[in-house]
Amino acid sequence: MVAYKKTSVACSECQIRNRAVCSQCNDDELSNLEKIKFYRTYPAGQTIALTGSKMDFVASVVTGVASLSQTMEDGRTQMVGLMLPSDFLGRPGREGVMYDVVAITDVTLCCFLRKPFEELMVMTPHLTQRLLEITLDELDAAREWMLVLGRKTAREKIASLFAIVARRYAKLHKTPPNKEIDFELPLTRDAMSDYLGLTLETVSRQISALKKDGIIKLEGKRHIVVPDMERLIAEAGDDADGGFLS
Amino acid sequence: MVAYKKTSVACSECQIRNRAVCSQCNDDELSNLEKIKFYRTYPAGQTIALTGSKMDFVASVVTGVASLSQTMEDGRTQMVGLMLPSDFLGRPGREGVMYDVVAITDVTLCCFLRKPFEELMVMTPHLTQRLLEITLDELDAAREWMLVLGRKTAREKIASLFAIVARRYAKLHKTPPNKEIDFELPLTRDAMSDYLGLTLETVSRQISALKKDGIIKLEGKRHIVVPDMERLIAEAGDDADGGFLS
DNA sequence: TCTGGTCTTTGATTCAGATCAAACAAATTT
DNA sequence: AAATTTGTTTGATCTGAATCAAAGACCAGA
Repeated sequence: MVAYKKTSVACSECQIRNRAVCSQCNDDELSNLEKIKFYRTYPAGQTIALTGSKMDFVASVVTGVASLSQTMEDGRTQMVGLMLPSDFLGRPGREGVMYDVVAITDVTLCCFLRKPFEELMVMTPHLTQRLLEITLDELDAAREWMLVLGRKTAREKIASLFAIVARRYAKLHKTPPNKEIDFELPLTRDAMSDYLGLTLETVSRQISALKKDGIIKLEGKRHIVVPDMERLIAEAGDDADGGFLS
Repeated sequence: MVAYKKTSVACSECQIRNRAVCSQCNDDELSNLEKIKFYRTYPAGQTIALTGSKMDFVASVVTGVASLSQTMEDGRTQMVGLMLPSDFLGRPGREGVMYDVVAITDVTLCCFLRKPFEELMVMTPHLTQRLLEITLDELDAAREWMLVLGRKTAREKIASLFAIVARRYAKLHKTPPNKEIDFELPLTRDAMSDYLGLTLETVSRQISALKKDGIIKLEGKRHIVVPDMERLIAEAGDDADGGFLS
């Protein structure tokens, strides 16, 4: 597997310092983590790990976007997680990988060998506590997505995806509410169809339809402008603000 | 809300002692938990908590089946979790309920007031560690279900549901592999449709079809016999044993 | 500037599952 | 025992998204 090592950034200067698995650690705990951490980068499109293989490390996403997906024998695939900066990859206490992990964009990971990390977890409740919070958040996100996959129409699915990405961008850039929001889609039409449980043709058609109806504007293929977030959220079938302001 | 208190069973005799959130606790830790626990029972059909309300306790399911579900404004609903004995309800650190929690069958919960439980968690790493494991397992289950909802056909969805329930029964009763497996479905056709993202008519039709094809036999409406588990799993579109033996 | 590759859009047709509608079965109430 | 309620099955029809098919758009490299 091709992966590049990269000199690590000091934890104290890390972009994801206050959101990642290490965010509740004090200086002592952090320096223990720092001893065992190492960076790896993967180019867009690169496979990070395959279902059934063993992964000898766990990691935080520092930059970029990775996907978790499941594949059936006949090739049908479903993306089950979109991993963004500060999200945690891998499961302490299990070496077998359950999903295909793929770099969607160029990705930088802050990695820890699994064994030393597990030992550190036992001694460091702050780590376990934070990982529990992160996992509970991911579970909520997975369940929210079950509603999307199980009950929403194609148009609502697309609107839901855009709403989620827009929400994350707004949080990152601290955009004031009620203002026009714009963002760069990190996914191809094909990756979106994988995420949404649709075909890429349907994705393309529904995006065109949302554009025609003025819910979104397109600048190029990937840059989305949302003039009115409320309307987008209404199209997604979510109530009022769907946690948008939270 | 109608709920009945019930005298608690001693932890040492509890059926879910070695699977629930308390399973890694030693005797001292257990006696601290025992001080703050209380039982509640809910009759089948009873709502345990509604989305947006506050729940002042967290709990382990001791007996029975409960569901977590999300509802859209127009009434479409999707079940996002089936809570079976030893599963954990509620989220430490958050009082607002995110899903409707409903007793599918009669349910007995082992409850802990949230505040005291959270304080105990800080002092008891075993509790946090076990809760992390439980949550990671639930996340895996949720992601597996995303594949079902997003990519499987109606027939495969039904077969997947039966395979999961059969697997749990087999684990509980320690049925030898390769033997005929039979179990009682805890769900109505309507609840199944909620879980599978289908209509109840489609559920009924696909069950009839599986019966006609000899994949399952029906004894009454709810009792399912699976003559050949391998075939059922193949119908579910899962590979080989899909974790059945794990 | 052409050329091959990747990604995207659009059109025509098909089909799985939803919807609409009715009847049936079993359990509970009167 | 009749009536009501709750859950289930089956049939006829409709429709949203999949599938099949082709053509644009946008590149990076020769």
